[in-house]
Amino acid sequence: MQKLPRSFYDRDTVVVARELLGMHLVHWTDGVRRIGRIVEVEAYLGAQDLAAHSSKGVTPRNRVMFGPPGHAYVYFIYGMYHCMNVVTEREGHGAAVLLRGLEPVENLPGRSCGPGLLCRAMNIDRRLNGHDLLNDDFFIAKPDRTEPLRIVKRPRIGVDYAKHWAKRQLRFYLKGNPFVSKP
DNA sequence: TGCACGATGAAC
DNA sequence: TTCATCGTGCAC
Repeated sequence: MQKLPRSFYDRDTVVVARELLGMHLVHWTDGVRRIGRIVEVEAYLGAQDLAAHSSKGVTPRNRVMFGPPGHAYVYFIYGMYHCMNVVTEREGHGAAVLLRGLEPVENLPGRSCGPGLLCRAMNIDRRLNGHDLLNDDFFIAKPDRTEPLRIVKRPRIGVDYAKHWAKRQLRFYLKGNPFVSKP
C-alpha cells in the first residue's frame, strides 16, 4: 500500500478524478483502521465551474478548496450529512474531487455509497476539513494489487442549477460496481 | 438579524 | 415527491 504523494494531486482535476478510482481511502479512528476502495467521484474544476463551491470566490467555508493540493475539503450539508473532497491543482485554483462511493475493504460498517453515507461509514466530519492527506492517520493509497478498470463518465449529480456546467460529464465511476450511488 | 437553500438520503 | 435539519451566504 503506497500513500499517494503531493504530486499526484497537483495535476489536472479530471486526470486526478479518474486516477482516484480504485485507490484506497484510509482513516484511523477510535484505534480502528477503516479502508474503502474509491469507486465513484466527481470533478469540480475551479472558480469558472458554476457547480463548484469555489465559483462564489473564497469564503470561510470553502477556503480549503483554494489551498494547496492533497488536502481534504469536508463540509456539512442539508443539516445532517458531510461530503468529502480532495483538493487538486495549484494553490489558489479552487478545484477538488468529490468522493461519492466506496467499496468496503476493511472495517467499513453500514452503507458507503453516496457522499453522505460514505463520510458516515468512514467516520469523516468537519474536524477533518483542511487535513493534509499526506499524514498517517487519514490518507489515500494505491493498493498493492490492482486490476484494469472500466470507467464510465456521466453528468454530475444534484447540480442542475449550474447552467451548461451541469451537462459536463465530470462524474466518473467503475462500470458495474454495486457501490456506485446512482449507476 | 433574518431567511432561502443546498455537491443528500430515506420515506411515501 | 416530500421531508428532516442546520450552517452558510447574502439580502435588508
